[in-house]
Amino acid sequence: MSATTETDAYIRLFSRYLREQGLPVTHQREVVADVVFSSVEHLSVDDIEREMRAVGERIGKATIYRTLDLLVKSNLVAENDFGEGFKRYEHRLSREPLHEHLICLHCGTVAEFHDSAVHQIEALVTAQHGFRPIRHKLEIYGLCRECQSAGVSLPREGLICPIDSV
Amino acid sequence: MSATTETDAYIRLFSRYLREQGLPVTHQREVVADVVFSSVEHLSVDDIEREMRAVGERIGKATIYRTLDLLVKSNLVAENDFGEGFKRYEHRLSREPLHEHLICLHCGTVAEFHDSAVHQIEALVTAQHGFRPIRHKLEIYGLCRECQSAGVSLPREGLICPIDSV
DNA sequence: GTCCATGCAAACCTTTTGCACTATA
DNA sequence: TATAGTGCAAAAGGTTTGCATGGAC
Repeated sequence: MSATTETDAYIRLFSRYLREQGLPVTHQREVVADVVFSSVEHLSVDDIEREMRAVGERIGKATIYRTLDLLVKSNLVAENDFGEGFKRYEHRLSREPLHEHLICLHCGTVAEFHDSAVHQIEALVTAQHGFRPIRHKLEIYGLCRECQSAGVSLPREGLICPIDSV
Repeated sequence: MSATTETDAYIRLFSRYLREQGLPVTHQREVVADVVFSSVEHLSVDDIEREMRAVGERIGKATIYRTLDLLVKSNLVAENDFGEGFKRYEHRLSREPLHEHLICLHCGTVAEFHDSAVHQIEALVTAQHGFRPIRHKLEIYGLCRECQSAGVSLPREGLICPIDSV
């Protein structure tokens, strides 16, 4: 952790945010921020805890959750829910600020992409509905290249086209 | 409930699915299906339970969950997670089979839309990544027309553009 | 010295599961 | 009658909270 000057700059940004809010900059908060800013993955709380222990830090889960709340509020970190039953966190620095996700249903790998057409759709649709957009989320679930090569296939179940067979 | 012949047809479709799977068609399953197929809303389990009690049916939560699993497996019902901490269910009959959601962050109202450009994006992006798409989800969060008229505004917090201020 | 954060454990909330009993086919 | 479903309550799993202690400023 904290290998790069980049990561250090991000941690300083978080510290600045905390001071602006009149909140103490604690060791625990710096450690959580360090782990999150040092990774390009979409980390679960367990991932974060594991990484901390690997570097000899032992911080309570409650503190991790509370710090993640602050990181999300600061806009430095984004919270994701890929339907796994828990949340994942990714920092928003040094990556496309607005991006969408490709999620492999077999191995769980998450890839990112950006397509400006998404914003065009958002602008068009929300204008039609008189809706004021704040954020959006486009997730494509399927099989990544590697899982396809490995011969993985997901079973199909249920009625194929129910609406046609009434 | 069960007011329309349409709803009855949907329930029959579910019964057919159950028989095909060699599963019993029970009263409880018919009641849950009736509630879900009779509504155009995105129902939570609590919504479903409340609706049942309103018509004098008292069915255990476990049975509701188990029946919803079957409805989802049959492809007759879709499961949604709008980040509220619980799931919502919508039937897929007599509505656009593939649609996206507009979710109001203030009142929770969910509207639907369809835009074929989403599929074009999906096709393009997945081809680029060698990814085999199975399903996708596009959700736009913001303020609906009514909440805007009512003067609702959501506070902005955090750093505005962190990446520029390192 | 004043606040606020931390850590632990308990609480929370939705969803799942085990088990004795009941209903479907 | 065999097999599977139901209901209840307990368990599970991620996340939040209360409270006594400790640390930041």
